[in-house]
Amino acid sequence: MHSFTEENYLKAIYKLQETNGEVVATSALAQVMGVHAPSVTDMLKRMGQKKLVSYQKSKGVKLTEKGRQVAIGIVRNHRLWEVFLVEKLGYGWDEVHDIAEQLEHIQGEELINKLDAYLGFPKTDPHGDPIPDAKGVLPKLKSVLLSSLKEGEEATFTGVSDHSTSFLHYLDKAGIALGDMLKVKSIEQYDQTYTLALKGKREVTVSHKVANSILVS
Amino acid sequence: MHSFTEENYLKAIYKLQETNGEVVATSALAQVMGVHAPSVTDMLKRMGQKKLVSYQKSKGVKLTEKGRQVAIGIVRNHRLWEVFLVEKLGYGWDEVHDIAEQLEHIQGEELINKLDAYLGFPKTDPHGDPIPDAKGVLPKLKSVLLSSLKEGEEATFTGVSDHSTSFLHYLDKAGIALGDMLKVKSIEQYDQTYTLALKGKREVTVSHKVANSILVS
DNA sequence: TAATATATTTAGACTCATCTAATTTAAAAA
DNA sequence: TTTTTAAATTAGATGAGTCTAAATATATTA
Repeated sequence: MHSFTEENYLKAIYKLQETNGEVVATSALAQVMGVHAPSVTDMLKRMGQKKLVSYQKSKGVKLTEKGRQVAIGIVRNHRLWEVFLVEKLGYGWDEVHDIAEQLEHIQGEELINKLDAYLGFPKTDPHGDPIPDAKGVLPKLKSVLLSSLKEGEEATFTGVSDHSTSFLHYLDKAGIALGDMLKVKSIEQYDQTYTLALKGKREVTVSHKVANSILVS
Repeated sequence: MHSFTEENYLKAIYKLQETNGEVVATSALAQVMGVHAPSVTDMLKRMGQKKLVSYQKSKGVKLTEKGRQVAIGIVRNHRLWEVFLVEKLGYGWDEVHDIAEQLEHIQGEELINKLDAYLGFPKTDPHGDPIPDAKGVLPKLKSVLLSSLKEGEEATFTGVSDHSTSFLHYLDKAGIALGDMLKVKSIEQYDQTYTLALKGKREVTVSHKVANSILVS
């Protein structure tokens, strides 16, 4: 139906729209796609003709409704396959991204719905990101950054805002896992370092950078 | 590593070598790949330079050892994913080919080995075709055609030589499933029609064409 | 507002995998 | 062995997705 390249552009535009606002710049897209700007211009022209995006010369690009549907489908595929890799094949949450980048392009509505059922209709992927349902509806999770909590407050670790392997590794090493209850014991005024109490009374001290990459609710 | 197209050519050459002998003709390849002959000539030149095939102008092609390894890897992927689709997702054996054609190109040795382990290291796919192991060794199954059996002989249904959806459908409808014990009750001399006794004393009569597409051992 | 810096697009070229039309090579038949 | 037929290759073109270098818009700052 659509080429892998088109799908990857759609996904990238979708994500940039989520984080950086409605209109996406050529250069931003070039950066995340790992290509040079003129390639993006060319691609956007082609995708504009196919009504996947609405593109105005030198004004940036937005997804059309059609493009948005495709993008959400890719996100759904990606996240469900990640669940499969972790839950069924025993991969770590830090190892599944690249494989899911391939699997997300496998076509077939029935396939992904069967996979969804097989996995028990999970609501989130191994990083806590929400999985769109078969109709493309994305469950809104109302999580906040750990760094927004005050001393004494308590919450459940539900997701990460930094998906890098190195950060996920760090969390593994620090023994902080998705679903853990975290209580803010103290916040160091000088450098915004957070001391957390985890299950079993274990205490961990994390930097502000880390507190800024942890989502809780 | 290799493009999907290259992988599909390698698989096609591999299968043609299995059935039609060592050297594969441009036209045969064009036919199974669904492209025109000049496209094949071009592709074989490129693949020859990459040492995936040994190609001699107007003399046909053979796989190199390197090409053969890649081809067997694809076959391994294809068949393991078929097992997954049938055993885990509940697909029918007649529905999985096209999806597996996509999944077979997913890269990652670790992935396919983990999938293999998850499935319990199956020896055959849902059609009874042998699955190469992690080292690329294909278990030799010594099966024969049902049509080679004589009256009174008995054997287990272990595979099909016709993989078409329509044939698989026919077998489903006739209630003949992989693993069934089949006994040749009688063979009609006039038109080589086979009357078979299945488990539970059920009798089924099948044409010579069907007897020629069923493998037993 | 004018000058400068940055972002974007045009122009022209490359690779991969394909096509059609024309030509050449190999095989089969006379 | 010559002729005819079939198979394979060359030649030239196309579309997708990319590139570099040059030109043009847009934004920023003086």
